[in-house]
Amino acid sequence: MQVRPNNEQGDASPGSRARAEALAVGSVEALPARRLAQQLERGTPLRVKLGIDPTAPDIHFGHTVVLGKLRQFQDDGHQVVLIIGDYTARVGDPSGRSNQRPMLDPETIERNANTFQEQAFKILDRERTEVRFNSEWLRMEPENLLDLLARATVAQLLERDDFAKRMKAEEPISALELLYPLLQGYDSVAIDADVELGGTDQKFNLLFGRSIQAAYDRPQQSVMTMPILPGTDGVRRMSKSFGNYIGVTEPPEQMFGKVMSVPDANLEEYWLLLLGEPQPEDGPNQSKRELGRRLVERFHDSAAAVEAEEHFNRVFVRHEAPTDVETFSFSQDPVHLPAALSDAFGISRSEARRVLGQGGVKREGQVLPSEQLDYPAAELDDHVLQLGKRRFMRFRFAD
RNA sequence: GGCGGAGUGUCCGAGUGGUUAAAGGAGACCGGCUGUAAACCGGUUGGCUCAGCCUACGUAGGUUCGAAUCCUACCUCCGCCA
Repeated sequence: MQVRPNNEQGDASPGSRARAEALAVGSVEALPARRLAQQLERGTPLRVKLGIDPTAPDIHFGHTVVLGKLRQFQDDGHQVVLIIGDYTARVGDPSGRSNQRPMLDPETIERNANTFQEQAFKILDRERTEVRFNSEWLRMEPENLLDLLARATVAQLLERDDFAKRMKAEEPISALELLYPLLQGYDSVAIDADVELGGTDQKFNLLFGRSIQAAYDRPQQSVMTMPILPGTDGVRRMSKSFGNYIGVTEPPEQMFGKVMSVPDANLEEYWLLLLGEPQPEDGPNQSKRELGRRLVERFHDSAAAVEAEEHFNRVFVRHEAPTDVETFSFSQDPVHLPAALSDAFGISRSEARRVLGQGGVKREGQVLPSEQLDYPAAELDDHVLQLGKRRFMRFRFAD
């Protein structure tokens, strides 16, 4: 592991150092120190790696922090290698929990990988992106896999802080999880990575990749960690499984609305991580609105941004129905309201009754009484029913 | 292979024969206040043909007037020893 095929010592020119510094803006760490400047000294484009397991199809704002940094590398003339972890996803990455995730079938992975790529290109430059699937090299002969396993020690793997904690807490660590860094590290060997990016939570894996590269007598990559974006709850990291994410393909109104629901305390972070600018000094409401507009603009367009804000004002400030309410057709007469609400909004009938009992159902802005459960069709036909604050549906009688 | 421990509602977690649809918390939802922020206040939170009924405490059986609680088998997970 002491092999140093390329000289890690040596000085970089001031120019390279300046460029390395510029590339590191906004990152948490760039390791080892000065390594990136040295790599830049070569004068040839670097191969910058990002690995993603396509367990969910959607890219959310959390991903865009790292993707934005990749884009910066591209704009500087470097080559991005996007690795889709189709192999690792198929095996079923157990990361974190004791309950193993259901294995994903190949079709789902394929589909996720495709939509994921498409969405990634909303940020990345397609021309300077090489997309690779890691099954290409990880689906290897057992002898080769064993050879890979022989190149790392258990002690190295257990160094990981996270594992130590979980051992102590008597939480399970699957063997696969333990080996995961090896597989990820091998990705770096396979694609000759010069730089690997990831969130701060990836620090161990990224650095482990360096060890693996060295074990294969390859030049070692440098690593750069990016801050983790908190979710809309302001507490946990943004993640699909926590339901606190904003997806890059969400419709403008929804995107804007979710941005508005981010706690004030996280605004500064959102500005820096998503726009790369400090939050303006014009009050939380204003700067949050601007953040929302700019993000909608980025992922849709400026007209959509204006409309999204108008929608927000209409529905949540003035408490009016949105302009484009979906239509729900019903054919019963009289209508049993709990049943209709259940069908229209996808909730259970019991829940519909409860909400109704709490004054949470309105017809054209008027609260419907909880006692009345049945209505003549004519009294609902062509009326907008509202469930809670944000769910609307236009009822239409169709026989 | 041996020994020990555990599986409860969306999640965490109490409950060891009887007002238990199951304490408490988190989350979520509704209402109030408001900037769809936070904080705060009140309410709800299995389903249904809803003053009643049905289904629920890993799975399948059994004991009992009555079980999440006792018994048997099985499944899954964790730890210790080898």
